[in-house]
Amino acid sequence: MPDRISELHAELCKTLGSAIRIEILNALRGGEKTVRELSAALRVRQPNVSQHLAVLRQRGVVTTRKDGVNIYYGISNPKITQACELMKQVLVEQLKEGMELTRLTSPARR
Amino acid sequence: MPDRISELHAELCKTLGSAIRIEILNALRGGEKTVRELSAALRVRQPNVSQHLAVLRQRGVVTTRKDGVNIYYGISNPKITQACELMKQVLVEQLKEGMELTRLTSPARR
DNA sequence: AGCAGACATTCGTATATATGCATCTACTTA
DNA sequence: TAAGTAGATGCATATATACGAATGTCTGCT
Repeated sequence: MPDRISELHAELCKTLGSAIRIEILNALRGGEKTVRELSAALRVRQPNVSQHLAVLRQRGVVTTRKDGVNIYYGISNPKITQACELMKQVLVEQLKEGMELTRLTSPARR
Repeated sequence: MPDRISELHAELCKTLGSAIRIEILNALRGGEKTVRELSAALRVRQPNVSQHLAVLRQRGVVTTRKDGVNIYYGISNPKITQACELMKQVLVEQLKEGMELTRLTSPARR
């Protein structure tokens, strides 16, 4: 019986639970970018990028700014970047410990 | 065309993308707990808790320690907690800015 | 050995998510 | 106002995830 905060928290995490969206965020660390630029940089079709951006937007992870014909997307809160950075560190540490192997063999018993 | 690191990163995020799992992690901040304790604390059926724990285990988010009949679960890396804390802060800031409303009306144009 | 308690796993079903393709809309500029 | 371009949306399908109910597996005790 999860409470509201946990649900929002989970939604936020779920929002980051896509490799493409992670790469979008990584790309946006260097500053605002348009959909085209992202599409080109990640080599992902434009409608697909658009949809992922829509998800990120809905959760308030990215913001939009119109400039002429283009729409520039940016990261809404630097803490998002920080959180991602921490998680990446966790990953790195796991890899160092050879978790890559353990991942497949760890069901606690049997 | 997402790379391997981004995929692992996304998997880690996806792992946190469940309200129940978030609450499990919150509960584990106070120290190790058994499946029963978690099941009781969250008011979620045991097999369900077990499944979520299995997911967390696979991704190396939690660790297990057997003690007699019980299996104690704990958070494997304090950085996980830190990352969660950051994300919760993002949530709080969003709520303060009235994002709760904007979430429903933000499709950038139309 | 047999039983009971603590976890794990399997299966079926309901629901969500991702993607490609085609299409549509809204600006901007000529 | 017509054209062109950036971006969004709808639809269909494939795939993944969540949960309940039932069942399986250890382990410790008597």
